[in-house]
Amino acid sequence: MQISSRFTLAVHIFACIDTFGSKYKVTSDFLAGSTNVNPVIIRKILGQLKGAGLIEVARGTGGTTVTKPLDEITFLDIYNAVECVENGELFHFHENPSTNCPVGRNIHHILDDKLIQVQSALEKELASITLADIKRDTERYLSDESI
Amino acid sequence: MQISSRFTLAVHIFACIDTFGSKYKVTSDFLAGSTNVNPVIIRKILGQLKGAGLIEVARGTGGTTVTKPLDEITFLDIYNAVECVENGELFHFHENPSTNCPVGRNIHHILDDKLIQVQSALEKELASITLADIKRDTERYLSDESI
DNA sequence: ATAAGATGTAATAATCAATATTACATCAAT
DNA sequence: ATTGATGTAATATTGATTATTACATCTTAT
Repeated sequence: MQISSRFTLAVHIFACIDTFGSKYKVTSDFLAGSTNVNPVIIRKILGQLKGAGLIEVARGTGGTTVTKPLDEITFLDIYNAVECVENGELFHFHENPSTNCPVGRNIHHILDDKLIQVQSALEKELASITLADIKRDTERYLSDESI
Repeated sequence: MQISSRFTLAVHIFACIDTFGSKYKVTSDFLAGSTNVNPVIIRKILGQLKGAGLIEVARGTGGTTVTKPLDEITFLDIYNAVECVENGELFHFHENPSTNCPVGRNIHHILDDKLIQVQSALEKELASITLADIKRDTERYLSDESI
């Protein structure tokens, strides 16, 4: 199974806030239009990003702002905020290996450290990319458009 | 979403072949017992591993054998064989970003290379672990048991 | 004060992949 | 031919994702 599109949606949302936040009020309806995703889904993601302290959402008046310098928000922060994997575990382990089989009752001992090793490599790479990278490339591609 | 348990199941299957293959015939029913997973699911995974050239399955008589030296079969080979992610893409991208929005029509330009970078880190780590590691640790944990 | 426009969230449905299960055709060795 | 196994189709169940409707609540402007 793939990692939920909540992740790419969240990055898209940040790119919109970067690009339009100074000119327009960035509402869930606006973001729903840009992403082509239902506004309630957008609001759920905004709620998760708010819960992680990455953005603020104005009640009543509406609109979204980022709470930190962009180079201090990593892909890993976003990935964790929107709960891309259950229980923080990238790999789904079969639930009940047999305790009657020597391999079955040891498979977690054998495998768990290696799964964590792989997961850590993923997380390390996610942590190396920040929203400053997104802002830089967004500005580049948008300015290329107007040539 | 998590990566399908087909991956941990496949590694469990190899650990069983390593451990029991010289003494018993390793059938899908035997593997179903050790993993506590339905034999038809096991047969589907065996079919995928066979399709990738990693094992041979004896028709009629039954039983499974590995086709290569264990240090030449990596976790990445297994991961690819059992199709853990759709289309080979780790991240699910929202399907139809708006072409009317400058961010929407550029979000793939902005994001795709970064998603590939993260996916490559995962795959590199998967490629660094082989079934020889599994065999070594399986033997260690099983011999620890009998002390 | 209240109307307007926005968020927060519950409830429900639709879709899709994963996994379980039954059934049976087919194969290979005895 | 019988036995025990694989290969696979068909169907059901479960669970997460995503869409959608509805509405309570909040803030600002009038």
